[in-house]
Amino acid sequence: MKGEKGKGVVRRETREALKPVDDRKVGKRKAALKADKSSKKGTKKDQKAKKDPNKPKRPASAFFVFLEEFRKIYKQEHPNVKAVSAVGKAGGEKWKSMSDAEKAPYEAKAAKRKTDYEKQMVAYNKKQESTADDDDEESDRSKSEVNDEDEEESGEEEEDEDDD
DNA sequence: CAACTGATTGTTCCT
DNA sequence: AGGAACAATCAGTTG
Repeated sequence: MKGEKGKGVVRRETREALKPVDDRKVGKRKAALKADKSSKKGTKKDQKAKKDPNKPKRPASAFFVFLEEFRKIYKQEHPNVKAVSAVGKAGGEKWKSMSDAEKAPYEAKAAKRKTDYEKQMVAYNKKQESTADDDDEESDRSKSEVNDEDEEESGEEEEDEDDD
């Protein structure tokens, strides 16, 4: 009884499409892009429709960073609860309850992830440079040129939380 | 067996 | 400039 949605696959239609973004229920999308886990190649049936295994995933927002930690704690207090929605709701509620100061550390981490994501995108672009589907490989943000392979950020972990 | 679902908000991407 | 889609999670459920 739960999954009889049928409907389109997971397109934006699921998002209720039009309609103020007030009603949460973003709907459901995504999902059709795993293909790994159990068997690397597994059935290897989608060789043609292969997606971008190298495509970097979007950087987790401050909320997600907070959720990652929140989830861990939530499980400790609710080891029986296995509903992802439960943590989501609880986390969302708490998140709104937090002040900017509390979110600051999470935002900072999220910001770092974003920077990393940009780098990953560049590397990904280089890989895709061969696969120019569109007529013009010179897309828009493709111009973002970066040193080929020189600047190797050794480790820029700048976490300064001393006094407390 | 594998893909999809729920639920949260934020960020990123495309039009 | 705004809307649409996806980011983690995890077990359950459907095809």
